[in-house]
Amino acid sequence: MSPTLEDVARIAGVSRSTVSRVVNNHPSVRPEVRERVWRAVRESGYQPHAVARSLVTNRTHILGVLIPEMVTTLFTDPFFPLLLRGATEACNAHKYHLMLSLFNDPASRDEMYARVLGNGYLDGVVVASASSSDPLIPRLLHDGIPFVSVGRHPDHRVHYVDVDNVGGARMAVEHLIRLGHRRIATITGRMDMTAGQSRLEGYRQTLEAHGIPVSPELIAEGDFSEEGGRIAMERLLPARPTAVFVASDMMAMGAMKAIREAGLRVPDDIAVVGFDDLSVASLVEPPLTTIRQPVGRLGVMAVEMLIGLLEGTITSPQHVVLPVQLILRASCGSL
Amino acid sequence: MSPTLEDVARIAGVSRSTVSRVVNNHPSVRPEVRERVWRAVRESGYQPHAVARSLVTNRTHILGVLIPEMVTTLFTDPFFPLLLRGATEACNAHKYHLMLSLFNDPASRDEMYARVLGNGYLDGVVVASASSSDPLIPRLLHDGIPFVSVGRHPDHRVHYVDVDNVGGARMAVEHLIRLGHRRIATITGRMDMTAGQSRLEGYRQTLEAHGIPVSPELIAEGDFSEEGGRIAMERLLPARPTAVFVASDMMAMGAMKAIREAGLRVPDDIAVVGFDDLSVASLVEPPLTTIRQPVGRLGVMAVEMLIGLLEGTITSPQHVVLPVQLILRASCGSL
DNA sequence: ATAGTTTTTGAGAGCGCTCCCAAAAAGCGG
DNA sequence: CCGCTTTTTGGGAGCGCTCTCAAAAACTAT
Repeated sequence: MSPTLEDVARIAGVSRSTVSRVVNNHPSVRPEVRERVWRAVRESGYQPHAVARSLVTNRTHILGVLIPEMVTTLFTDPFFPLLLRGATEACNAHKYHLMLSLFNDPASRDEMYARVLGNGYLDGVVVASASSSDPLIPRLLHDGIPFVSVGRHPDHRVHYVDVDNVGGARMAVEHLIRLGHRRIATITGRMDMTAGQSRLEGYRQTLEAHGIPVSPELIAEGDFSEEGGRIAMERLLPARPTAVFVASDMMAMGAMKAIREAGLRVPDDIAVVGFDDLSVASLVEPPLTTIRQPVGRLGVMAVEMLIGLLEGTITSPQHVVLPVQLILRASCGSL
Repeated sequence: MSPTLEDVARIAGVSRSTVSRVVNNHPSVRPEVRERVWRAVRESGYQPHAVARSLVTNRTHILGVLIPEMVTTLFTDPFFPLLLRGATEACNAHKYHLMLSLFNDPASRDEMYARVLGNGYLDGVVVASASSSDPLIPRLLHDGIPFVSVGRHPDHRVHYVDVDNVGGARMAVEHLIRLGHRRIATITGRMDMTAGQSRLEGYRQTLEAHGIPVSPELIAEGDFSEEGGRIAMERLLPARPTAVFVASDMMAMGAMKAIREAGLRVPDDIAVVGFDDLSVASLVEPPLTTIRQPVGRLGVMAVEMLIGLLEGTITSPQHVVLPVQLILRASCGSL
């Protein structure tokens, strides 16, 4: 068995309490004793037993990342990987651990919730809930569990980090207008997701700001999938847009396919701008102009905000919106 | 505070021990008492305190997934996401939790190792170590930590799951030979990764099996990146291959770009087969023929093997190799 | 009904740690 | 060198649970 405090104490010739104090950097230990204890710690290879410690401190230093079911299908797109990576790095940096929970089975949600959140393993959670109607957030709020949402949430008590979806859409459409386009269509994301809503909102705002009427025939709802993008584009073609702002790169792939299949060319006949900057965006022909989001930062910020919450350095509700970036490539016709 | 065993005991009018027995399904409790206790549990909303339980049972039901640094850069490719997804699902199914650790900073590896593995939070780990020279596995072996490796490992004591890289490469090259190709080049992966080694091995074996000489001028080493694939292809072009087996889809993207830039056409001048079946494979022009791996299954199997190890149902070293699948698309010229 | 057997129950210890409190040691002024 | 304050140290309790063991209760057979 691995050595305990008591073992170290025996080696150093002091009491359990003193070793505890040394290990936790409490001030009142004579330097000479402190040194002796550290030697004993090294000699015995002592590592504090986190579980025992947690039992008394009521803190595990484990943070949960909850990903509700509907989005796990999107797991192949790099959003969650990058988010996780950022979150993990932030955890490492602050000496926290990260527990990953995918709420994949809707049937067992309640059981999952109880198992993940009720057993005392988690100090707090980061919720990557794409859907604005997800019941998870109200529940966390009700249960008083410290959490940070990745993605804007209407309830002002919710701490969240998000990317500037409205601003990104605005940049994209603004760019198309600058290139002289007036008949600008859009393929929206899922309208039950805040990202979908915001990106449409940005599209609307920009047209209005330029006095261009927002026409329903130039708006088609997609579902963030390639297939959805293709179908939406087919519905838009009769309206003869000269440009289209697609709310995700995946859908943009489908849209470009539909455009090609209709015998039209990108960007000559229809300019295309996407959103996300997936790796595929730079790999296709023509390379896709798109909006890049700082997804890794999002993960870092979420974790740091959560830690701030847990350690009491943050008290009032925090709402952080990170800037996005227009990546110019050939598909918009500006190159 | 949430109710404890003692609270439930008081409500049910029995002792702490009896409640413990009921909650843990120990047999010797009178049915009538058992019922009364369950009622008290429901009434109080009791949830066992996992940390307290762990302290005495010495089991946390938390499994770690360790991803060593060098591969975190590859985190944007869907391998790790899919692996994680499979692993998480298997954990859910067996009522385990999953802790994610990226060993991203080489400098702090030792500190990370101690922090993640030494504190008693983990019952065992799944190691996704792509590199065969990674010091992590010998260390886990030495420390006697239960673990399963994702990816073959030379030490026979290591339990592992892997996809059939050799077989996949063989299927790819076999297919090209069947299409009449004789001058078949290959772009290898990183040769310090077992996947890279095995895929080259499969290439070699197949050529030899068909009596085709393995020529060094038809072999170029890549690094699994798009750029690496492009450079490797440029080096291969002077040897005038009619087909190329590329050890990853990402490199295949680069290779196709190099082929295009040389004024040649895929598949007419050079047939291309990739490996991985990334989503981009089906999105490019021409769509890429490739080898699909059951990555999700890999995650599931790894976790289940680890749980088997922990619960004593598995004792002898297990080596599982999952079959892969040839996905025919246009880039090999067979469509 | 009684003694013996089996089943069910409760009390106690202890997992490894932190934290409080009181005792011991050290420092200090006269 | 003594009484004082201040610092340092050790012992005890307790976090919520499991598990052993012995006592109590419930049966069984006579």
